[in-house]
Amino acid sequence: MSGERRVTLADVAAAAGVSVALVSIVMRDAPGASAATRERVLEVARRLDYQPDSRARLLRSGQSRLLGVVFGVMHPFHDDLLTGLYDAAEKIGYELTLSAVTPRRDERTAIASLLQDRCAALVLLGPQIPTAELATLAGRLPVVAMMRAVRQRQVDVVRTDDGRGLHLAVDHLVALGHRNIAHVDGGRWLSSAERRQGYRDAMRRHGLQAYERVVNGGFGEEDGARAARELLDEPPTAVTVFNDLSATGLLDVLRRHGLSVPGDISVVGYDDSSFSRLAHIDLTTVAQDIGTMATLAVARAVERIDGAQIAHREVVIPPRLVVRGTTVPPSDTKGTTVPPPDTKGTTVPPPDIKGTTGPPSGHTGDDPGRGRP
Amino acid sequence: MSGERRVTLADVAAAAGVSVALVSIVMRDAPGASAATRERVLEVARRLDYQPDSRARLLRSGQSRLLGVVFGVMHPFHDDLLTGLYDAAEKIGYELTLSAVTPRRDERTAIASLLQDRCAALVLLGPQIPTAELATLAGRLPVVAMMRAVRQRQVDVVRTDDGRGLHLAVDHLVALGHRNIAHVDGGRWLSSAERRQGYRDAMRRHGLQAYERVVNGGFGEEDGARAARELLDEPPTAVTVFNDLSATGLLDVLRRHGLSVPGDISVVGYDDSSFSRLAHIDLTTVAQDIGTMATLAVARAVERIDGAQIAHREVVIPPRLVVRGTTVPPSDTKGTTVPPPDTKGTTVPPPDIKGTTGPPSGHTGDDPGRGRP
DNA sequence: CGACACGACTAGAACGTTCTAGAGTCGGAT
DNA sequence: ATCCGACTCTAGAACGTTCTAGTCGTGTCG
Repeated sequence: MSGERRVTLADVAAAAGVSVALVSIVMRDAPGASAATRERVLEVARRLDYQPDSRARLLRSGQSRLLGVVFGVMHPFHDDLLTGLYDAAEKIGYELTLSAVTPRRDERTAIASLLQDRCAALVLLGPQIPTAELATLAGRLPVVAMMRAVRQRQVDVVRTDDGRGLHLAVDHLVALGHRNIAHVDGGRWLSSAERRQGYRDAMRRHGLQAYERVVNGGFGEEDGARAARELLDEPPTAVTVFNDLSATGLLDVLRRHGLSVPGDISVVGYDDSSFSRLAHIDLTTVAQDIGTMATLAVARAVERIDGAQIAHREVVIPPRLVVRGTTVPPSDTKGTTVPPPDTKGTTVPPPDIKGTTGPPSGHTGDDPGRGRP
Repeated sequence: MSGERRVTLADVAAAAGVSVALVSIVMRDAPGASAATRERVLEVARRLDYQPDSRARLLRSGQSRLLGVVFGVMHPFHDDLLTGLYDAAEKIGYELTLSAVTPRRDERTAIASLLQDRCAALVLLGPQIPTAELATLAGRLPVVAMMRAVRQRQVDVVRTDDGRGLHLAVDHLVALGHRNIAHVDGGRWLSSAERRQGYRDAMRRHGLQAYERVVNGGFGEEDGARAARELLDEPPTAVTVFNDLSATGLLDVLRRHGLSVPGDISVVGYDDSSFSRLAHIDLTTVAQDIGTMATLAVARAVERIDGAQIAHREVVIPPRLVVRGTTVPPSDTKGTTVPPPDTKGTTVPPPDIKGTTGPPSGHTGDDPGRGRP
């Protein structure tokens, strides 16, 4: 049935009565063939259903226009990220090869497989491997890490300004009239520290040090549930949570204990996970600008492949707030302050992209003037 | 920095003072080298940090132990499926190349890219392209379609017995004491017809024809919401829904209209989507046996690559019911019938796998667990 | 009329592997 | 002594492409 040998350039050449090289020229759309023969060769190729062999092609031409992408199957928004990466790669004529990290296939394996595919650069989505390993890897080929801050001048980084994300969340709540705002953190998870600090900074900027309250949390739903139980003795009027998953756990416990969300407590999540959009959950949350991140990551990888000398290795993208149904003014001040937007899904557009240049002494300062109307 | 040429077999050979062929032998772990030189070559290779070039390897050796997988970034459980596929492929020494379908990258593109990679077979997750196209594709190389019934003797199919899935759902509800059970269908979505028919059959089997009621639905949350509104005039005591996403929409509308779920209405979804596990949603649902499906798909692809003549092209896997919090006995019969299991996440184990034609190829169904949400 | 440039095409060498066929070497059986 | 088989290793040809360095006409300009 399907046992026939592949049709190659040679077959097409023979059928069209020309040389292999000429067919190659036509297939690549390279200069050096007349319009007439070009047409004829294409016709024959179509008839024989010729399919180029990318492996032979890459083997010969050395430079593979190929980006390796490592993604995790459980990551909240790897879907959208992949979509963006495909878009960006296609736009500049690059291909993508994917390698997944699964519960039983670790990052090292995923990376090794890509290395064997000889891709020109690696894009890692939220890599968990130690910095040192990233560094040696980056010594061999360009490496772009996404959604992870890594203090290592060898690797490029494209990530969200998580500190600022919590500024947005707190600003929003304060604008609604909240003052007693707690934060449920992410435990030892990657960007937990930065988000926690963002919360602290924002609270102080609003002169709300007195209300600062950080509760231990984590990545999962149970972590949020646990944090909620801890908050119940002395509930604040609003909470910012490390991520959406944890936030749903929190939501659930609060409601089961008779507290109304958002009536009694407003909740802000983080990530804009797909489920947070469900009418049933309808969570106000902080979204990462995935499209921009993808575009920048690909651009950066390609620059690096082309041997560009780039000064700033880290690009930090501002997040944006997605206001949904879990945030309203606190009940005791209801009506005395700016009402919440009544259109669901309103987003605060991100300001300009900024890159951190020079010494890796943390990220550039925030511009506190930018609040909500 | 990273501009140095790749280290090849020739480099290793030169450094070790042996021939290229011998190094190849050692790297492939093929017979024909003494233990001493083997050790020495490996040592040198390690020192030079040699990485085999899979492209050259595949180019030469013709048969690529490579399976192409097309998956959609929005599919409810492609994560778990990929996990399973990786497991299964690794177990028999095959590699996987992934190609994603995104909102702006259609299936044809994804498939074309895999064809260029010269994979030995294709595994398509829920393919949407017309049957005819699948057939021509299958003429060129082995094709396994998952989660889609396709009447075409050329392509292999591994899918869930969706009809039976609805039998399970209805049986469960009936066992709880429900009789007035409606179904919200999936509109023109792929397996909608089969699930609808499963519902009908099950109802008749229980002598409940009088209660049969199918409401138009669809794939999305809004579809479920719309269906819920339609049900409100004369609410049944239980509903089976085409999928989980639609079910959440339905849940939401029901509750907003003062109906309690599961108090007033029990709801069963389909897919065991990750969000259905959230405490907040806690949806009773029908789960596909993803681990088994993945294992079987890979096995089938490999058999086909090895040129086996296989009688039955279609393998249909029984689903299992995951009982969670949205199903309890109807309020008027509460206590008069078997109480629901109070342990959450209880699963009804699947019976044996059945093939539609011919004898089933004796297979060990191991369930490699599930990814965490 | 010769030189020269230019366009259309081709031969053959890469690329980094694997595979086939064979060349040494050594010990033991005839 | 000779032959044989087993073992270790090597030379060189594939694989399907791209790329370099041409060749061959043909027209154009001096």
